Amino acid sequence: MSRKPTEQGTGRPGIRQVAELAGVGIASVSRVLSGQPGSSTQLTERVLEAARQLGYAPNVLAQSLRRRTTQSIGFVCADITNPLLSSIVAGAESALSSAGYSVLVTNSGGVAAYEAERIKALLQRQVDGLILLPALENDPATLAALRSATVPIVVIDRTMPADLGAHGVLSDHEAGLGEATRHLLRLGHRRLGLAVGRHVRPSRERVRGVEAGYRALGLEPDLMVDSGMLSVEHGENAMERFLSDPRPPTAVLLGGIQLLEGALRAVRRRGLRLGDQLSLVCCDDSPLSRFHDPPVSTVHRDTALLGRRAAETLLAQIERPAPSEPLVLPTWFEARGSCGPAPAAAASTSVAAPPARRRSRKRAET
Amino acid sequence: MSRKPTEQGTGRPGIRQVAELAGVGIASVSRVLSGQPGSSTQLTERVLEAARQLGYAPNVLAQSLRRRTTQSIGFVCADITNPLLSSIVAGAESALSSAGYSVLVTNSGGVAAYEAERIKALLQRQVDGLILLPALENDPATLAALRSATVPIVVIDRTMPADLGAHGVLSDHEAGLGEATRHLLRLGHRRLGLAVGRHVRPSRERVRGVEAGYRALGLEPDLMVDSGMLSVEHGENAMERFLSDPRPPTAVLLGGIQLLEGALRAVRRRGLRLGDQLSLVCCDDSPLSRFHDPPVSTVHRDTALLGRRAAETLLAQIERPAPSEPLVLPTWFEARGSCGPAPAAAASTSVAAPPARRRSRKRAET
DNA sequence: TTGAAAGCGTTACCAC
DNA sequence: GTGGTAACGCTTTCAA
Repeated sequence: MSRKPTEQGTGRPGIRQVAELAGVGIASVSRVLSGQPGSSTQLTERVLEAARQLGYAPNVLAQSLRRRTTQSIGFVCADITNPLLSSIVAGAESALSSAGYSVLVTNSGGVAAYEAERIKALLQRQVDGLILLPALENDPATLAALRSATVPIVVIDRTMPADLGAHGVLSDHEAGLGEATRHLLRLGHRRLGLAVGRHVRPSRERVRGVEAGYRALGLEPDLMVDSGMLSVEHGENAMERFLSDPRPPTAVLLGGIQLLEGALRAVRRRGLRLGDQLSLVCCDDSPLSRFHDPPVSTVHRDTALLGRRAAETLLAQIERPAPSEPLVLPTWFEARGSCGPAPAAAASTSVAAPPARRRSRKRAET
Repeated sequence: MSRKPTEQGTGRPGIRQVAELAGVGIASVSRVLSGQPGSSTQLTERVLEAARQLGYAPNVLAQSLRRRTTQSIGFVCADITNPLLSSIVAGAESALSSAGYSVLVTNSGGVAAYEAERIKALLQRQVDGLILLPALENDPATLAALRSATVPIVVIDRTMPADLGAHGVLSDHEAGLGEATRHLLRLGHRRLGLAVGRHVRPSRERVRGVEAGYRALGLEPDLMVDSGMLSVEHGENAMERFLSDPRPPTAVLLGGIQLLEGALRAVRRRGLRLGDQLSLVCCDDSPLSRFHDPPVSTVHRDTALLGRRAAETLLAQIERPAPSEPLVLPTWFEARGSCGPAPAAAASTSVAAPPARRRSRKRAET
């Protein structure tokens, strides 16, 4: 050894320091510490002891550069602030970090331009995979960024162009809304309002679910759809629009929890009693839905599971890439007090009345 | 060139490919692409063109290894699922990624053992700094992990041992609870209930705030404190405990949004009318608080700002480490319908009555 | 102004 | 079994 390369004055100890202290070769240290077989117990122990003594921790950056895998994945999310999304993120993070992966989270705030940038940045950081919960399904910049990826991609609740080769983990929104719709129809409602987002799979599915619900009971859909940006304001506006229609729906379905507060505001302003004068269903549960008086009927799903499945799908694809069918997770309807018989219609249709619900509010005071 | 090292069959182009295509040295490519001055326009253009043509994107891993900075930070959070925390994360993420940093988020789920592990993992990934929102303030494993860090640490809303050298970004919980308390006292309440978490700064501060509120009006604190794990169940149990006390408080303060749903459950079960028979204040706003009937009085704070300030503090410390005073952000009280005059007490004390609130519910029906 | 070469801290291939 | 040593893909002296 004619020349010591790195004197490593301060700074954390490197693998060389360990090797030196243990009096072994640097390669042996690497072998022992990364748990590869084929080292004598002798050597193994000396290395371990030296590492412990120096408080050595490997530099993952260098490992990743060499091993060509970073054990990290990127999670691109439109809005972590949304409790639904954050629970998806949490579900995924938990599964991923149990598997030894780190998660790089980026919050695009729904701005498509950012989204593409963040995706590129993650790719340059050499993430081993990507989980996406994008605002849009067809933003050209985002798609371009994704196309340049060579790592597996899992998309949650979105349908991206097939040529991306992305793997899907989806919620079966159609089923839940079908259930909800049939419930409402059996209560005698005939005209429904539905507020949804724009240009994303869940919105399309929800519309289809409601229409399917009508057809399942042999009825022709009589549906007002309002699509917007899924905000509190959107909720309020949509509800206003529904209620001021010449032929207003007697029941409204909200395709997103962000709509609830605004919608309730409009309902309250009009002094309408939910479950009586107007029935309401909201997609995804929340404390507000559970605790509102009356509680708001809900189309449920397990969001943490959605995140976990996305993580598992990604890990499987990282391990062994292969084409895959989208994974579809269930959605189910829970009737609560916000749904009641249609106001003026005493079940005059041929459809069977629903099993009597436990509510029995005096409907006086109107 | 006697030997071509990397033939780079497939895989993404490296800096060498760019250099070769541009017919320049590898160092020049580096210089041009990282925007260093001192390259002829000639060369610059050829490099840029070649890079564009190959779709070259630098490998951040290699850059980081060489530059000894990863432009990434770690965010350790007890529970992203909590809307408050997720909005803090979002605030920080936004500031950090604008500054070109990536954020590694880990969700400890409040399990201290995980927390320490995740911190170590982040450190091995050579993050340039750490933002912490830990479950506990004094977990030995977590502290040990943190002590081994050589990068700046910012702690949000926690007081960690001083020898850590961590920088603090805090909320002034004491002020908000003082305000709330004075409001309640002026309404004639004399005995208050306070539910808080365990062993964390916000809880201590909240207790102090309430006590200070009493003293500010020349009163001796008459306070029931219930500390627990800040869950829905905790909220329910605490409220039950308060209400079944031989001398029950006439107003309750909840030190955390997670408590609200449970507390309201207990209130409803007892058939108590908020703002009449019982007054209620909750720390941090939520749709449920805003939309409850009556709306729940709230101690507000700007959580996104908290995250942003944490990020800014960290960036400043990364840039130029220096001792710092904790940054304290404001908290303020908003009275809503859930607070009313103390039931049996007709302001018989010397304290001035509050400015009449606009509520005027008929308090019959009891 | 430009380029060769020496690392950054690892891993993995080869000889010994 | 063990230990050189050549990469991994980049940045940064240092000479030219």
